[in-house]
Amino acid sequence: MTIGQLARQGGVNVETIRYYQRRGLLPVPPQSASAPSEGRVRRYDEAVLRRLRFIKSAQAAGFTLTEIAELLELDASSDRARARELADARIAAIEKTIAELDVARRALMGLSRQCAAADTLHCPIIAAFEQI
Amino acid sequence: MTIGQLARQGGVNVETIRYYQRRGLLPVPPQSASAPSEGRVRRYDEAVLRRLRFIKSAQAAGFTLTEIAELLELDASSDRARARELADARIAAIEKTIAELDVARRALMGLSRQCAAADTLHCPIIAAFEQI
DNA sequence: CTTGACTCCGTACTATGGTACGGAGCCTAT
DNA sequence: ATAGGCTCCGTACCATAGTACGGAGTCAAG
Repeated sequence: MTIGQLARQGGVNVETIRYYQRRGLLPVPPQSASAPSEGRVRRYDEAVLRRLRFIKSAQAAGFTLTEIAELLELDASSDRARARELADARIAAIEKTIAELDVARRALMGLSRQCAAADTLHCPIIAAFEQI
Repeated sequence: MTIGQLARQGGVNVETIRYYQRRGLLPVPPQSASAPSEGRVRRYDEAVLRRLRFIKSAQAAGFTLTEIAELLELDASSDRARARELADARIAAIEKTIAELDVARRALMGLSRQCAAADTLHCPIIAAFEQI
């Protein structure tokens, strides 16, 4: 597939793919193909799409692009210890984030409830976060 | 208290406070005080510290500084509907984020388990995210 | 009354993760 | 064979959230 098709399949911008290529996260396939008619345009296969989707998932998990680059290298290597180290560190970070978000959620729910009550003059927004 | 003391109490950098002042998130108190000896240095009170802590909490809840500026204005006003709107939107976003993080957490736990198993050649990192 | 720490302020720079632009060349359908 | 889209590539620009710097002034303690 072409870069535009890859971008659409992956749900990203063409420019984003180029950016990932510049950062070494995605390969830059050769322009010269076996058939002579496929001259100057780079073609991408399913493996690249999977890689792109992985990047998006890892990003959603909170990894930075720099960390994702390392993960992609590790995927090809056999450094199980390092891979586990990164995974465990991220799991701990995710659990911490979830806990923090849950506290924030509770505060906001209290705020929303206050705002819904017709008898309050206004919502004490700053006060709603006081216990965090 | 001085800006340095405020920064330490709030767990931020002095420069961050100045940045928040430039963005209108924190007040810039007058330099001229009642006593003549307190000439040219700005002094901050507990209310500013609470405001600073609120900013940090709201940030942890995923609000941007622009949204936080609006929240701070709303706190002083009586626009309960708008405040509730912002709170509810953020609650929904937080719940979505938590759900995504939980999926990522599961994927990473699977990866970590694989890496711990002595019988696998290497951890299939990309594959671990395949279902996300 | 000086020394060292702190404050003030403007401006510039940083990192992260992209997005936009523009001229060239290529590709496909009519 | 030509018009319109795409692609290629480098370079520049963007938003967000700060951090750094440097010179001048101020403050408190010895």
